[in-house]
Amino acid sequence: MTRDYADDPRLTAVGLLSEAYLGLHAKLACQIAEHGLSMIEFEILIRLGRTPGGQLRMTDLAAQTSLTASGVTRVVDRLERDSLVTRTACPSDRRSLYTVITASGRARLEAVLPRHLQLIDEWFTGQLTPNALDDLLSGLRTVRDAVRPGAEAGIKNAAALTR
Amino acid sequence: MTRDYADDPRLTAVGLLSEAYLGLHAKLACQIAEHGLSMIEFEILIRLGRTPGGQLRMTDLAAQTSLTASGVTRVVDRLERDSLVTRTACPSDRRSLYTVITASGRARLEAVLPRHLQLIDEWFTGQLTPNALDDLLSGLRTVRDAVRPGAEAGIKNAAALTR
DNA sequence: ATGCAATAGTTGCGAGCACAACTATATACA
DNA sequence: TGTATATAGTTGTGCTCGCAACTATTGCAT
Repeated sequence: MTRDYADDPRLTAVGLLSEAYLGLHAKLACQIAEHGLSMIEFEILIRLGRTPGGQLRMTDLAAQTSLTASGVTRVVDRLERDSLVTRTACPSDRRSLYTVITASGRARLEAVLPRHLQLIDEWFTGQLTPNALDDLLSGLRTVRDAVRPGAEAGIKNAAALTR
Repeated sequence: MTRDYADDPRLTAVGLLSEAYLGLHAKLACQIAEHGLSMIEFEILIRLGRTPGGQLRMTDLAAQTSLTASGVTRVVDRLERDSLVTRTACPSDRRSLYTVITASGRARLEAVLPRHLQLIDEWFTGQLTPNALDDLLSGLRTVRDAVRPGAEAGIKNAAALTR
C-alpha cells in the first residue's frame, strides 16, 4: 500500500527543508522585488559586489549559482540593460567576459541590503537561540557538503568533482 | 561600502539553507525524472496517495504546494494526460473538482518511493547523527512556522491566516 | 426571490530558464 | 605548425509557471 510510505520520517524531513526554504525565499523575494530585482539578479549583484574588483566571469557566475551558462547570459543581459553591470573583455582569455558591477549596481545593493538583513533576522536567524542556530547551520553545512561536492572549496575544482 | 555586508553571517545562513535545499532537490529530481515525473508531479501524487480516498480538490493542492491555482490546473492536466490521476466532480459543490489518483498513479508511486527514500537517507537524514538530525529538524520547523503561518494546522484555516 | 460578493477552476499571455546547436578562442599533441 | 579537442559565451526552441481576465457556482443580504 502506498500509505505505508505516507508518513515516513524521511519524507517529513525533506518537507520541512522545502517549506522552510521556499517560505523564506518567497518572503525575501517580495522585499527584493520592491527594488526592481529578482532573487537571482540580487544574488548575482551580491556575488559581484563582494569580489575584489567587483567582477566575475560568466562561467564563475554559473558555477556559483543554480543557473546554467545560458541562464547567466540572460540574467546578465537584464542587469546590463538596467545599467547595474557591464560586460568587459578579459585580457588573458578572449573567450571570456567579465561581468562588472557598476556604481549604480552598488547603489542598488546598498538600498536593498540593510532591510534585507533585517528581514533574514526577523524570519530566520532571529527565530532561534544562538545555540539552536549553530546546530541548524552545522546540520545544513553537512547536508550541503554531501550534496554539493566542493561547493565551498576552489570553484575551479568544483565542476570537476561533480562529474 | 558594499563589502561591509559581504560576509554577514545572516547572508551565510541563507546561503547554507539555499545550497542544502537546492542541492538535495536537484539530486532527488534526477531520480524522479528517471520515472518520467517532475518533482512537483511527484509531490502531488504523494499528497493524493496519502489522503483517504486518494482525492483532493484543486484548491487543496494549491494550498499544500508552492503552486497557484493555475499552476495546479496544468500539473493536473499533465498527470491526467498520463492517466496517473482523473478529475471527478465534487457532489457537494459543483464548482469544485476532485483530483483522484488512479491505480496507475499508485503503481508509479510504488515504483519511485523505495529508492527515493533510500536517496533521502543517503544524502540528507543519514548524514547526521540522530541527535544532530533532531536539532536540524527542530530548527527548520521553527523557521517554517515563522515563515508559513498555519502550514501544518488545518488547511482550511491556513489560507485565512496568511491573508 | 433577487442581486452582489466570494470562491473554484480554466485560459491567454508573457517571463524565466534549460537544452542543444552554434561561433570563437584556447590548449594539447603529433 | 597543423589538427583535434576542450572551453566561454550566445541564441533558437520549448516547457513551466504566475498574473490577470474570464465563466460557473455558491452564499449572503435584503
